[in-house]
Amino acid sequence: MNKKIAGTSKTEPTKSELEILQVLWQYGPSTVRFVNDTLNEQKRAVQYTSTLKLMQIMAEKKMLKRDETNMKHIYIAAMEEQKTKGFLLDRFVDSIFNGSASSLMMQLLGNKKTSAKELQQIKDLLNKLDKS
Amino acid sequence: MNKKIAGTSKTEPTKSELEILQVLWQYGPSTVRFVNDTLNEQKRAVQYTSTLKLMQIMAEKKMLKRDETNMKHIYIAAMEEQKTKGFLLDRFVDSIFNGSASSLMMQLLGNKKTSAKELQQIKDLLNKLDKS
DNA sequence: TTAAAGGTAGGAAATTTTTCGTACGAACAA
DNA sequence: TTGTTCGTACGAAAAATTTCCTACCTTTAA
Repeated sequence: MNKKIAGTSKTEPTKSELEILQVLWQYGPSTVRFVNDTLNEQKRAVQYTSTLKLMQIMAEKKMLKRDETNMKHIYIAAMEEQKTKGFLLDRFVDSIFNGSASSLMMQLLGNKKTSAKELQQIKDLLNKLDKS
Repeated sequence: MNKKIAGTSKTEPTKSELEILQVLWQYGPSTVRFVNDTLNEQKRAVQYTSTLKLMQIMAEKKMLKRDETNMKHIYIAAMEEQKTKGFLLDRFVDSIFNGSASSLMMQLLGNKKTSAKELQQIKDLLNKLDKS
């Protein structure tokens, strides 16, 4: 299954694909070389041709756009950061927390790794929301 | 990689493994038959032996415990729901939102699928937290 | 006592995802 | 001009995950 039907692609990035998207979202249109270097710095050892191949596949799937006018192709994320993250978050909440955002919050609040500063930011956020 | 070293298992359930864990968390110790039926009702078509096999693998990995005293083996989730969900949430926040819980919140709040009721619950939650 | 139903075990196959070797062309420096 | 470097393309292998076939045992109903 999951053959792509024109315009219906579910755009579910795999773990590795997501890593690449993150780089492109963070730094904007980039060459394979740049993405690969960044991954190796920030994430893990990976061969240039592996990154290249994956990005080619992603371009085929229309997850990335590619500017081929120069020899060094430039890749651009075709999936919007906000929409994609929203989609992933949705699926995450659905599959782990039965669709309940407040359950997620509970978990987040009971989590040591969520710093006091983060919590304050969240409260501020909600307060701002109240006013509007 | 990812050979399990005693006591160091990263306990990263795969997608299918997570589905099974959810059933066991929700309904408690169960037979394969029950888990499989539940998956077929709630999730998707899947063959009995597929579920069986996966649960056997999970038992090997120590994700599940198994009571073999009767012919119908009873499987028990060996991973605590809260801890596991917390771990998964951590990884999710790290990989998608650069570790920022408030970014996640922003996304959540801007999300149509998060109902007003959910938002209210979240606010209540934070208020309660303020008082303590 | 026998056939049917329902259970586990194990291996293999199918799928999906990830990695990388090899070939080959273009650019560039010597 | 020539060789080294840097790029893409392609195919296949490797790894990880998921699915299911087959064998065989136990229980149950007839």
